[in-house]
Amino acid sequence: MGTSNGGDDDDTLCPIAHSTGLVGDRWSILIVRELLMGQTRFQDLQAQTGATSQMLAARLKRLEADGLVARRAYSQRPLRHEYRLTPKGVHLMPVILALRAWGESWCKPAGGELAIRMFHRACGAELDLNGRCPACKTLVAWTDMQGRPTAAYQTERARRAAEFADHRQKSTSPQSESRS
Amino acid sequence: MGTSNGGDDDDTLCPIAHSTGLVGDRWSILIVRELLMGQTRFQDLQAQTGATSQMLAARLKRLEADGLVARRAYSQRPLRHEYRLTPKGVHLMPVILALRAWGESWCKPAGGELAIRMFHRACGAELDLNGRCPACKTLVAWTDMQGRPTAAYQTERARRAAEFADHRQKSTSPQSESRS
DNA sequence: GTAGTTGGCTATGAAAGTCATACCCTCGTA
DNA sequence: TACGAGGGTATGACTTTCATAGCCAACTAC
Repeated sequence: MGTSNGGDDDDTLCPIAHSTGLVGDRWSILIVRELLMGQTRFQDLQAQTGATSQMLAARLKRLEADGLVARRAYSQRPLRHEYRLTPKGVHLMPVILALRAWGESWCKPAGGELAIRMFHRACGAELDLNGRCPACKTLVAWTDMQGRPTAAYQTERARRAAEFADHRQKSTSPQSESRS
Repeated sequence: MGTSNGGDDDDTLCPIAHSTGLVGDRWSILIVRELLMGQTRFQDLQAQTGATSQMLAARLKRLEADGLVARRAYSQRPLRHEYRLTPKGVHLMPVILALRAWGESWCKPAGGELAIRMFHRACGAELDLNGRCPACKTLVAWTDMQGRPTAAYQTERARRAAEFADHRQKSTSPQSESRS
């Protein structure tokens, strides 16, 4: 109970060792990203992260055990669950924003397009990657920001969802639409 | 060759997928933490992160290939190297700071002591976990902060270094100083 | 001048994690 | 009655990581 991973990070004062014990892997981070973007369903998480269903199930289980994610039934009769971040999970936003800024600044193919544009809730101006508002001349706290995906990124996500649906369909009906 | 990991993250606009492709694992993050704290030597990195020598060697190799770390000989005749962050690596500071803030806020055993205290370079006041200066009433950029480890954390690190040295000694000289 | 020591790794098998693929169960509905 | 959607689990191959051991090239102490 409580933390459920192997790392015995309780014998250190270092907060980073503690953090990475809970979200120190690629899949957890991508899942948190999706949840922060508002996805709540297993399928959508799977489609957008690219994780296998096992990985996703295992990580969600761990994130739930660690108190970052809450699972709730959104339908009783066909029993279906949705996944949402708890406050503890939501407060990972600054980590995600920092990874975003770094990724946009140092990992993109050069002059590439942003995936998400961030705006200052107070004045509506678009923020730079450091979270600075050019209008107000201040650093903006993450709670005062609002993000909006660019058209290109929305397209990419829609494509991913469609491909995933396709893929699923193919595996359930082995023999069919391979017609020229 | 630039990026050397398996993840084919080049087909997405998402900067977080790119970032986690390079630093999306526990060991890389802990290594970057140590390098940011000023450690440069293999042994020290190993002692403070707790990684095995293979893991450390492999990760340093990958971090170097990805341009986050530069390896330089600090001695020619006994050929010895030191590891330092490149600008690309140094700019992961905000990620580390965000993980720190989250870890201190949500993962510590309750009312625990900080590992590092952060100060505003401009006025010397101690910052809160969100990077806000109580004196200046502003958010402070990471470039304007200075960290200082607390006594307890320094002690912990010294202990870890000593234990690691011990451990090494024992494995090279199997029979000796087991004296009370 | 040789026996240990120090720093920085490699080698080896066992253990754990991850993957692709397949399958399952419960409903709703056509 | 039979899809098909949603949310998973089961299986066996493949890959990564681990603990432990060893290696090599300077030095340094005797």
